[in-house]
Amino acid sequence: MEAATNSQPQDIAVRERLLKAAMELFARKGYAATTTREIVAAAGVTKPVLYYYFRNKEGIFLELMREAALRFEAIIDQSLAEKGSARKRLLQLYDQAFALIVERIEVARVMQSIYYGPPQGAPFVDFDAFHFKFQEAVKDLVEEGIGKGEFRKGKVADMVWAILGVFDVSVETQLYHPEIGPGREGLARILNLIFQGISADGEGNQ
Amino acid sequence: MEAATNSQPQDIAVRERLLKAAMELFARKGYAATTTREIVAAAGVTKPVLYYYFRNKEGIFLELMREAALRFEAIIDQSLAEKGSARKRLLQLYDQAFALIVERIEVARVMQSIYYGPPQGAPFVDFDAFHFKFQEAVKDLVEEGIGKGEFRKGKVADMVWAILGVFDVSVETQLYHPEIGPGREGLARILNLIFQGISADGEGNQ
DNA sequence: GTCTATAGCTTGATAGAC
DNA sequence: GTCTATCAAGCTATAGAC
Repeated sequence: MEAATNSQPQDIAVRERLLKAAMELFARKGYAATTTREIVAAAGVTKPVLYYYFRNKEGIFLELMREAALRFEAIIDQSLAEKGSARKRLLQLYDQAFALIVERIEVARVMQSIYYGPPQGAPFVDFDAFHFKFQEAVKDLVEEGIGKGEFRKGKVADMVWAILGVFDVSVETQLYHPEIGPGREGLARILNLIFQGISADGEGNQ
Repeated sequence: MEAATNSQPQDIAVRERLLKAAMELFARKGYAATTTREIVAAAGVTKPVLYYYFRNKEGIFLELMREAALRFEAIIDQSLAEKGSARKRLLQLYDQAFALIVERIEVARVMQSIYYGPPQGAPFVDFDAFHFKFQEAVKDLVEEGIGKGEFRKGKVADMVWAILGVFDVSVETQLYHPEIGPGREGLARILNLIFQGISADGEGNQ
């Protein structure tokens, strides 16, 4: 790839190469263990280039988080604005959120790593806010489902936990053991299973 | 605490202090970010003392994992050997496993951190083995429940995922937001919810 | 058994030439 | 925009005195 004498495209390519290299390394080794030396080596540039395009190591990290975070929030907002049964909208929310995670699997790994792992000295990103926003969306949909008579009257919080558990286990398995996990179709099946229960008598009595 | 001239108890106390200090620091900052300097400072000794009682930083880490891992395996084995309905045994397995996690919350945080977080250069511990053992135990209990007619005939794997999700979300919330989580009693309620389903018609049809 | 002191290495970041 | 060369700071681990 020979660069033109003074074109922008080459600059953009370098910036993109840095972002991609950083994402792969952060995903595989974590933020703290990834050195700026490794990032520039993987991108095929030298050290000062990184500091030219980004303020520092934190800057390149924050740049990576931004887009994924915005798309995730858009999916939540959309599912709340949607029409249809609560059940259908829950299925759609889960399907689209899961699809985004699969599409951006490396960014998801980095986020999971920071959220559930050690601080790693990474710059603050309010993952709790996304977490709570997602949880609130599920809660709203469950309450609406109860209101419409789709779901039993019961402890809303418990229903929300059960439904969130499905997402958690599906995402974690997708991230760490995709070969054995339920995947996108399985996620829908399992969510339906939460709706219908697994007891033979349909009541779940002791 | 003045030491006797040549007694063993003082040595043991130093060893225990080092283990406790390491556990707290590993839990709060992660393995990689915890320096041997901090460990010895928190234990009130100097650096070479750590290398005297343990081979190195890895040695003190492995010593911490051992006891908790053994107790976790014992709980699984016990629940499989137990008599009673599959439902009752699943509830017991979850209750005891959750109780162990609450009791050893800091060790649990360290394990979660290593398993879901970055490698951190920590010595290898086969967390996948525990994970799979737990999963297999749940699967066995679900299959037995279906055989006994307690549970619907259906996709066993999906039922297992739904049940595992309850544990995942309960443990994660306990670890990171214990104030809002379901806790030990909530875990039992949510598991029962999985058994009975949340649909109003008890069938969960589209 | 426990200390002080330091060797030897890796890190994030930058100065200054081109 | 990109390079070479280098900095100060922080780390694990150990040598050697007591």
